[in-house]
Parts: sequence; structure tokens; C-alpha cells
Amino acid sequence: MKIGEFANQLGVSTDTLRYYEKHNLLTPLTRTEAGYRDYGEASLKQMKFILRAKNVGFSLLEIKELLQIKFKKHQHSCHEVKDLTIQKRDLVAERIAELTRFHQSLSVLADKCCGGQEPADNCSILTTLEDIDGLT
Amino acid sequence: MKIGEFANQLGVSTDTLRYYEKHNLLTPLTRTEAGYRDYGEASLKQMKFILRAKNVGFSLLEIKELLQIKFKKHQHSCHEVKDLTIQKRDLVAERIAELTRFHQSLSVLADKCCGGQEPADNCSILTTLEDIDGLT
DNA sequence: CTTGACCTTGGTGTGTACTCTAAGGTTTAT
DNA sequence: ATAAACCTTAGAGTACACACCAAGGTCAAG
Repeated sequence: MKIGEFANQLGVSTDTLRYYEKHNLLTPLTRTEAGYRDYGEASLKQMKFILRAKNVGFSLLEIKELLQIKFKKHQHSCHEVKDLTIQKRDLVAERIAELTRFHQSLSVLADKCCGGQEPADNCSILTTLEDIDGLT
Repeated sequence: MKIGEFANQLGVSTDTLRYYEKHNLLTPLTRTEAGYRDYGEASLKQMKFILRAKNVGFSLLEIKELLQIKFKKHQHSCHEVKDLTIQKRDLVAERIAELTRFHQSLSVLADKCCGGQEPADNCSILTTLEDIDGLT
């Protein structure tokens, strides 16, 4: 299968596939005589793995680690895989916590403001940002 | 006040201050004879505004908008300010929702895996990423 | 046999918020 | 007088995950 058809099947761009190849996430096993990439069943499976991993929030770098483990499963332990997963989960949790603080602060600000059409001279959002030191 | 002292007082780097200046967030009013930036009380206030806005999650671009409103308060309405705030809040909420989905999926994966020292040949995390199509 | 759709490589551009470097001028302390 | 510590500019580099482009080769249909 050439790159275009392969990309279509997966709903990604050919650029993406070449990018993944350059970054050692997925390399087609063979090339045609003309030098075209030739993707097969194995490539399809691997791409699906990558896309699923992306869907749960892993970065491409993390996915590369997962793939290296997957390639040599018997040389790695369940522990390693679970560790990666938990590390990622905790990182995501931290980011959620930070964004939740933002959301909270923004809600407080928004609630303070009348939102009317009058000039913003006394807008409580602006004055709060000018005056208050807290708001972490 | 020269840039180094000013930066120290605020806990930011001199690079950051020059970066903000280049992007029209904060420009010191005057320069010394030698061409050094000279920061005053007004700059301090404005930097505090910027840092607070950053603390609630606004991007530098959004902060620039807020500053433009702040400079000409009577030409803008409360409505505009509240709109910016609410737009940002909703954006943050979307990102939180996405990350929460990630967190959920990662938790499910982690819970499935024993995490033991045995080889990863049958690791449920890997097999789940290989096999299952759902996991959105 | 030529047109159009595909493929190749290598390189640049995007957004965000800085950080770092090079090459040089200024100020302050000894 | 000279070294340390500051300042200046312009420009490049970082992370991340691609998208886009140019210049050219290849393949199937009409």
C-alpha cells in the first residue's frame, strides 16, 4: 500500500506518516522499485497502536518509549509500563489542577463584573487585576 | 531603576522584560544617557497587572488586549472585558474536559496492569493499546 | 504521449513564552 | 587602570506535532 492510501485509511496526512518515520515511530518495511514507501498489515497495526496511545494522552516521545518496550516485551517488565502510565496520569492530573485554579479565578472575576455596555472605567475585572495580590 | 534590579524585584528575568517590551506589553518610559532602560513606579504597577493576569491563565496576547482596554477604559465597555474573561474561562474548561478524558483512560489502563516485575509479554496496558478500538 | 495524480527529498513555517549567544558599550569598586 | 558586573542589540534555539512548499521523478488512463 502506498502512503496516500495508507494515510486515507487511517485518517492522517502523508506528512504525518513521514514525520513519524523520521522520528522512528513507524517505518514501512519495504520500498517499491520507484522508491515509494510500501505499507503492510504490520504498519497498520502499529499505527493503530500509536493513534490509540495518542488518544489516551501520550506524547509521541512517550509513545516511542512504549513501542520500544513493545518490541522487546520480554526484556521489560509490567512495572515499567505501568510506571510510564502512572507518571503520565499524574502529570495530566497536575495540569488539570492548574487549569482548574485558572478556571476558578476566571469565574470569580467574571462573576464580579456586570458585563454591561457602560464604559469600563470601574470594571471590577480590571481593578481586581490591578489591585489584589492574591489570586493564585 | 535599571532592568536588573527591576527584574529582581519582580522575580522575572531581564530577558523576559525585554521580551515583553518587544511585544508591547511593557515599555519603560525613559532611558538613561547610556541608553539603559529606566523603570519607574508605573512600570512596576503594570508588570504586576501582567503577572496577575498570567496567574489567572491569560496568555500574553490576551493580556495585551486587556492592557489596551485598560489604557483607554472609557472607550471600552465592561461587556468587552467580561467577554474576554468568559471566553478564556470556557477555553480552559474545554481543555480541562479533554485532560479529564485522558486521565480517565490512563487510570483505567493503570488499574488493569499488575505492575509486577515479570516480563511485559502479556501486559494489559500494551494489549489494550494494541487491540481495543474504543478508548476515546 | 501527455495529462494529472501520485510519490520523493529537504527544508521552512506555525504558535507560545521565553532563553541563550555574540559582540560590544558602561559603570562601579579596588 | 582594570576587572567585575552590569547594560545594549539582533538573532538563534527550545519544545511539540505537524503543515506546507519547491523541484523533480513515476505511474495509470485516455
